[in-house]
Amino acid sequence: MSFAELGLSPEILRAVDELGYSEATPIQAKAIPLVLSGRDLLAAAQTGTGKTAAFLLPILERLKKFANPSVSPAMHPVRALILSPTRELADQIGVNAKAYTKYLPLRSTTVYGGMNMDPQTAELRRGVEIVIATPGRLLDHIQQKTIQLNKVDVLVLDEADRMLDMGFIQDIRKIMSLLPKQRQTLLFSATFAPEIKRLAADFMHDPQTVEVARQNSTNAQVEQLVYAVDSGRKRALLSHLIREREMSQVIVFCKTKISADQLSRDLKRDGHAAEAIHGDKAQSARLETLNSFKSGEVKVLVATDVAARGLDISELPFVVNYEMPNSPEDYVHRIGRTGRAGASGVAISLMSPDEVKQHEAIEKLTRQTLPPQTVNGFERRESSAADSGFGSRNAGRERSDARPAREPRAERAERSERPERSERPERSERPERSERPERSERAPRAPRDLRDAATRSREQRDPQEGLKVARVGAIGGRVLPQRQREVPALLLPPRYKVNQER
DNA sequence: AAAAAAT
Repeated sequence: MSFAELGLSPEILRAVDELGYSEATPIQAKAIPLVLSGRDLLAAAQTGTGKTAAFLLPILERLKKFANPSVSPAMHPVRALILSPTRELADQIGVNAKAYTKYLPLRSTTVYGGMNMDPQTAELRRGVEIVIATPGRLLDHIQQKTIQLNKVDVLVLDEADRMLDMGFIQDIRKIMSLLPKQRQTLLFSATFAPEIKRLAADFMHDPQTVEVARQNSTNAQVEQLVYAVDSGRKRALLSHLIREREMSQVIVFCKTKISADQLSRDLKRDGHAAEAIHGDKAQSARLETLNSFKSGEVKVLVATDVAARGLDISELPFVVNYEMPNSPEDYVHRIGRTGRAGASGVAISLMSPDEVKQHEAIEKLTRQTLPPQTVNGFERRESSAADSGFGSRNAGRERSDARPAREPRAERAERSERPERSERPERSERPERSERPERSERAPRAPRDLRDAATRSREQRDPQEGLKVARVGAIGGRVLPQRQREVPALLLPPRYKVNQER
């Protein structure tokens, strides 16, 4: 299906065309008409499916009627709000938005932490129709009264499951409760944990569901390999693989910031152009590293899960799990960095004896067997850990230089009737976090005073004036916090790791 | 048990 057939305007089609896109991806073909119709959308879309354009393009089409460069900034209220879990993803969406609005007088800006607030505030004051934000900084702007959200028509929650995992759910709920009720909500998520469904039930109106790939599935284009190796030999094996497989570009995932730093140092010593990216790096360094990786200057990007989701590095051929991820969902996201947009990719996981549990969880979630193999010269020798680790289950399954040996499709399909997660007992709610009890007290706060000094002085002369503007001050013209008080469940802390086994 | 995100 071509973009032209999807009912997009010439200005948008021209920008899309210049970026080299002609055919819409499946998610785009399904989502664009739906978003154009104004309905709420619940989309199960993996990364690399063209998700960003699937929501940006129809949003631009819907906002086109507001595109008028000649009116004053006050006439450019925020019409579309896009929330992203990480700063890098927000940045990418921002870059896309700028590209797609090339021929439309619609303005967009990106708002996230780690950067000075002032330039963001200045941008917002100039008037923008589209804001892409991370939750924390957005709430900061709301609190500082440097952003008004009372004219938001469309809200997008990108990577909603990620936001959940990161404990943003309260922030998201809070932001959503501050938006006009009359709006369109688009929710994108790779997996649908119960908490996501609840969020949808609470804040969306009769959403249409669009699913592109099976939930929790991995991309068939990605060849997945698991190498059993002693933990002490991982670095040597990685160096070997980078050379032997002639990896021109690879993201290597670590579990911690410290091990990411350590590994990038070691790899540099081994002569690889490596650089680490994680949340303890300054935002500027993160962007810089990402850019030099995209440009090819850095060949090995050693990353924590900050880079696991959403990063769009075109034609990335290799992903290595240097350490198995803590949650199997992260595995899906990590290897989703390769094999994007139809290209093929290879995902290699290095599994030490103490990581067998993670490996099992991955096989279970993705409903496939990933038999551990060994690489010549890197066979494991650790005995004690191996007995408790690699032991019985994988005995006889290891092979040298064997093919990945994926299970035949039919067999995999058969097993898909396995018991669902709902069988597990419900977790009890966590107690309110003691360090921030002010959250629930703060929530039902008074409407914000958005008035300028001139208005305030007018109010002093005419008390009626104050009543008029006070209504405008309440976001969306409504005093929503009252409602929250009646629904205390909304303020409960998130239940962490809904998907995690055990 | 860790990472991310507001400072």
